[in-house]
Amino acid sequence: MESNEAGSMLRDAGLRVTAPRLAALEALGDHSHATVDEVYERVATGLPGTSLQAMYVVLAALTGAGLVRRIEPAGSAARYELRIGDNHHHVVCSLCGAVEDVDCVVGEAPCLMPSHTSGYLVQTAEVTFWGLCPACRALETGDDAVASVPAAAPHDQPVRS
Amino acid sequence: MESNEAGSMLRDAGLRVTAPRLAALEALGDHSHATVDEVYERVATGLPGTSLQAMYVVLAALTGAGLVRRIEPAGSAARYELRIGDNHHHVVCSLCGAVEDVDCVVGEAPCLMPSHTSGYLVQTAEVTFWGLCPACRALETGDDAVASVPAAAPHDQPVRS
DNA sequence: ACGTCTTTATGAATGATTCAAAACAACTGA
DNA sequence: TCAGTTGTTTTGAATCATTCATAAAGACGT
Repeated sequence: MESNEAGSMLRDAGLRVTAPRLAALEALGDHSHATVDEVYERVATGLPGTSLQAMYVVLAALTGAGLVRRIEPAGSAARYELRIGDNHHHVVCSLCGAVEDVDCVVGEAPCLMPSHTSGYLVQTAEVTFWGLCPACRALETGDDAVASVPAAAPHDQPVRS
Repeated sequence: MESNEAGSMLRDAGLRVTAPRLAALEALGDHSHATVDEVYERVATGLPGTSLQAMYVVLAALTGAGLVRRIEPAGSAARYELRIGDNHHHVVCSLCGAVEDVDCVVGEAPCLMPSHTSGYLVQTAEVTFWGLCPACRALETGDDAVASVPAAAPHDQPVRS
């Protein structure tokens, strides 16, 4: 028996092993940070008869079971990824919306302990970096037209807070 | 002439001074982290005939001009705040969605310089802390029922990355 | 193989946000 | 002060991502 990893991942998480779920996991393995729609399209090629709504349900189940992480960058649809439990953050391009992993962070990361939390019991921290992806950078410098920012999400917070 | 601060803020930003804009700024001054809908309701009381869509336009203009910051916590509608340019982050309650400011961060914040950025030109960093607000904390401990989490957004990233 | 309970398929509904065109009002110069 | 120009708001409808409801299908334990 080969490539049964995904199957046991599901079983271990208390979920039944179904074709749509296996396909979704595989799709995310190939193409991380995919939107529901992207996962659906990939799954649908090898598994006709699948519906977009099914993918919503599947991904919600996988997320709930902790097999998949859901990120939701401002101004874009939700995206899913397989890498979980390894403390990484994201860079997203403010022009095209591309997302990459960032293997954060140096040492103890004192700045991720907020100074005072207004009585909140802080459980998790989420860091998103915004900037220009290599492709969009090239465009900006190539045609040095002042490239009006095509609206992704407003950011006014300088790096290194 | 008094209380013309907002007026000159607008003018200085190259925007015309209009009643809806002044009202929106005032509403945000009273109640930060408000959704478009909340701003609209507050504005509508003193300025009947205002429409929700107008608030969308107004807030977009203010955001574009840098007078207002838009935040978009996963799982909730966009929220707006007046505090800008002062490098602060947010704690949001994963149960009720309440948002508070966090006057981050200690010193140089080395962790907000990602180790390698895959060629991205990083411009801004955004930090969101997730946890339980005082009220929801009380509920959790009060009735020690295992309080099923009412779904706000999935988080699996431990604090101090 | 059987029955039960989870999961998927299908279709419709909701909520937040945006678009388009026409009415309106703020600033400019006369 | 007045009219023109142009930026804003109004109104109504459309779009997108996501969720809900019901019934059919499938996975797993016996």
